[in-house]
Amino acid sequence: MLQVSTIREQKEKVISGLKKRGLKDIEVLLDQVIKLDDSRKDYQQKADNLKAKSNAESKRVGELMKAGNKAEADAIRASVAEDKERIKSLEQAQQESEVNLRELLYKIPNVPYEKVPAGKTPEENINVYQHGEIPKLAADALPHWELIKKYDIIDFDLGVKISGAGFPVYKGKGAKLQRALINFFLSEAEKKGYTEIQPPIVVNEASGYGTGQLPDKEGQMYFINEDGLYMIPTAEVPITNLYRDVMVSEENLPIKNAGYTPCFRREAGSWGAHVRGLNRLHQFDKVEIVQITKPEDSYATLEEMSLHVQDLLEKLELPYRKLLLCGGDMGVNAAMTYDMEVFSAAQQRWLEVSSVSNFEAFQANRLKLRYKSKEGKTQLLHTLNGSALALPRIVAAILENNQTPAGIKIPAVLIPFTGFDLIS
RNA sequence: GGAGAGGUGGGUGAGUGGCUUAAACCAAUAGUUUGCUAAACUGUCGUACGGGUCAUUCUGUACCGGGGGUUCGAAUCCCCCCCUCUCCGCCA
Repeated sequence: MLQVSTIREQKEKVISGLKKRGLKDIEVLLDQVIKLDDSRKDYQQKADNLKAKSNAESKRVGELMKAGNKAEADAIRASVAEDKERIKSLEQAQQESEVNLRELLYKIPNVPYEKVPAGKTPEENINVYQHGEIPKLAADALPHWELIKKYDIIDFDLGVKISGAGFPVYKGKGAKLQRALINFFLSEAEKKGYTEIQPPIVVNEASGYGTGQLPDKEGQMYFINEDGLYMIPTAEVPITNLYRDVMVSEENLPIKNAGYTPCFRREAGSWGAHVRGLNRLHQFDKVEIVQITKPEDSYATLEEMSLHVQDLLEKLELPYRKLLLCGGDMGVNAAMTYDMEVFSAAQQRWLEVSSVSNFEAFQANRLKLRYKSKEGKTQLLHTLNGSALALPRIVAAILENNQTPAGIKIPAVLIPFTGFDLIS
């Protein structure tokens, strides 16, 4: 959620930024915000003045009663009672403006950072870096959905039987590979100074609002109606919400957390081409990294986090490219996002395996996540997160790119975690 | 699932109708003292939204889990809801 003060003070910047997302009629929207905020202030001022008056009068009543001057006290009592009605209607009007204002603000996405290119489609993303050679596979190379059957390591049919489509069952070396990847990712994060968090995988409604999944994207989350809980779509939600309504002391910044969780996504309406095998699932595993920084540090941190992800991919010997997303392809909460895509040799496609974003103060504003600077000024912090990494597409790429006649070669860095070097 | 207790500031915790943004203590912070550290002493120390001010500052309102009610006046009385804890039951 943008701050009204930002919209007021940097209106031109907000407009030109939002235009990069391809939004239209932004000026109208922002003017509505300012107008609602104005009327909110106006109602508050009127109500406050009236309240101040009746507070003073109430005090006076107490004094008069003590002095035994009942007649005068009764007269004031009547006048206070009268003001009460007016106060009530002013408060109601104020509240209405506030609700309308909040709803409007929820609809306005974050302002893209100055480096973010304008654009609406993935084609307009900028390829800022590419690493590794694209492997040339034999003519009979198989896509991962064939390989998992060949080696009997992941079973979708069993998943369908016990749960439904998009809930794979990992077996034998397939299961061990999952465990190895999770441990590898966590231990790499630990080396970079991230504190590991193991959060709950269901969250309450307030947490959904805190990170911006609600009120807009409830359809994407599994909801446990009986207890009012949402299954998390990413560890970002519980981990970032640890800091909801928190005043962080400056010496504790930056906060660096990493956490492994399963992630649950309903993916309603998004099934179609390119969703075979592990490409899109309802449940998958991911290690997420989250940082909370001072505003002036957040863009250096974004680079640091994306380099960490690149380092993981390089250690896994996977060819990848790094995209700077254009305004229209970014999530609504983000101010700047890098996507990492791994090349899947058998599918001949780039697969998104990580998304690293700076949300600036957009989430922190909803979370009320702040710190007090040395000068004693209270300020919103910046939040960032990234996948480091999501497993399914990494598994797909490893299986496809590393297939040999003898079997699937496990990247060297993983062998200490898997305990085997070949899936055969 | 049953029974009970309770939700107050960064923390512990006092406060049962006006003198309470709220005692006290701890933490934090600035200073004094001091070979150093520690200790002691003194001061400061909630948030949000407004108003006047270039600004330090001044000032209004709201906030004691949430919502409603009683009252001229509510942390305090009443109603509803939420949450936490303890005991019993069940159970990984």
